[in-house]
Amino acid sequence: MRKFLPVLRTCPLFAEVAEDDLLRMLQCLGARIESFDKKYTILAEGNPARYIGVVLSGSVQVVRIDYYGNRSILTEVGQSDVFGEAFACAEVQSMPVTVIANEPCEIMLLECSHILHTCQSNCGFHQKLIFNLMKDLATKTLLFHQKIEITSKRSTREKLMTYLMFQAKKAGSSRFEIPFDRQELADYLEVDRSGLSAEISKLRKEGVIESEKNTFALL
Amino acid sequence: MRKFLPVLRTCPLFAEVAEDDLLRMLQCLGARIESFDKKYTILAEGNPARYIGVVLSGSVQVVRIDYYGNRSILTEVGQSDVFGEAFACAEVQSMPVTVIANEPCEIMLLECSHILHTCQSNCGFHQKLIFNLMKDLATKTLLFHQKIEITSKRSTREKLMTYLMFQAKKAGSSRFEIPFDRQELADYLEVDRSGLSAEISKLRKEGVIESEKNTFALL
DNA sequence: ACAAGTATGTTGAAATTTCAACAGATGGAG
DNA sequence: CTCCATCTGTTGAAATTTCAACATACTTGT
Repeated sequence: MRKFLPVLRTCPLFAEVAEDDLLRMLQCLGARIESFDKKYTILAEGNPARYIGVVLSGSVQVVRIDYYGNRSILTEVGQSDVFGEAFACAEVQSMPVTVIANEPCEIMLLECSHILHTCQSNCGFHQKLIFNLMKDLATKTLLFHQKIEITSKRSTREKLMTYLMFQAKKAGSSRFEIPFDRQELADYLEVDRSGLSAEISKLRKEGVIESEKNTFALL
Repeated sequence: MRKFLPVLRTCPLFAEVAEDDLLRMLQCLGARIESFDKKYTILAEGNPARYIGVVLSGSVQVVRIDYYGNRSILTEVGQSDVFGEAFACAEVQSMPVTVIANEPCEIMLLECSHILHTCQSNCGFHQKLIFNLMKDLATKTLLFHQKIEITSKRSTREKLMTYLMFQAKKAGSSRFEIPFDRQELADYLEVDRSGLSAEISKLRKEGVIESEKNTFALL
């Protein structure tokens, strides 16, 4: 656990928690750390939503797969970020999504009930954690607004361009990398992969963007 | 203010706040109540995100209008529910959406900074409000997941059916009313209105649904 | 270096959506 | 009751997306 302190201190969930308190707190929260190989399912749709996951290393994807096997990618969650918190905090009976390791990763799982319901020893950190959770959920809501703004566009081209503009803004540069391969990008934008590839080629020919693999540039 | 106590007590934001404390608390939060006519803009895109709105009567819509004038409806917010909280809590500089009165309504506006940052008098209710906000944001996140599940479907028919199934589940009955007219439903599902009308007709002819105005039934 | 598996780009056909235009239905105001 | 504005449903044409199939490029493990 101790070796992850540098990551944990950058985790917004633990913002303003004194380092001394952190380890004790995690103990109290029933924290446990697990490693997952790429593509491994960390939290499965349908299971009870008890855990908040903290990405210590690597990254995970929150996805939903429908009857027909179509995958929809909701978010990509990277190091020191958190997943599953909305379902655990809302205390839903079953997870509506699946969380999958996007690469080999180390994950810390917290029992959310231990955060929500003050323990007997009445640890002082609950209030701070709840505040941090609130902040985190507000931020996540913004990300969903973003995703909806992107996918509400009616054409593949507009979805792609809107996505790329958000990424450029986030990177603070007109040249940037995206965290998705083509199929994943299609599953995030909710469009057909081959159509997406065609659109990227077209935009490139028109001189609107440059791209090579996962690196894009807006011109 | 006092006349709204019955509504305020059912508002999840004030759950477990003693009625005696409520009025004092609202005072401390700089609460003010305003009335709006139908279609009036309550919070405008681009403005600073300082306020949490509480719907005391009537209902409002959270919408985004893009360059081309295409409207996208994000959510409909009814009595005793809250809006704007995600932006205010995340302390974004400017609102990414617009909130519009869906019908004549009475709205209570709270200064979010007064909730987030404990006041000098160190009122005891901050912790409770923050907990309630956290719960609310978690629930709102679920609603966004739902909206994304709906709009991620590739055809108008599937979007509509997925939406109707959620509504049926919510109503606890296969017959239910929806809060949208045709154009609004199209703007929520992110599809073309005329195509939506055509699809509804088709589903009716096929005997999959019954519908008249805003009342639908799944068969 | 090779083979096998995966990812990407390309294409054309089929299905679907969007768009524009209009007609009938509905609802309010006077 | 009538008029006017709005809403809803219908249609056909144009644009777009999806789908399936395939060729090429890239990766990975051996």
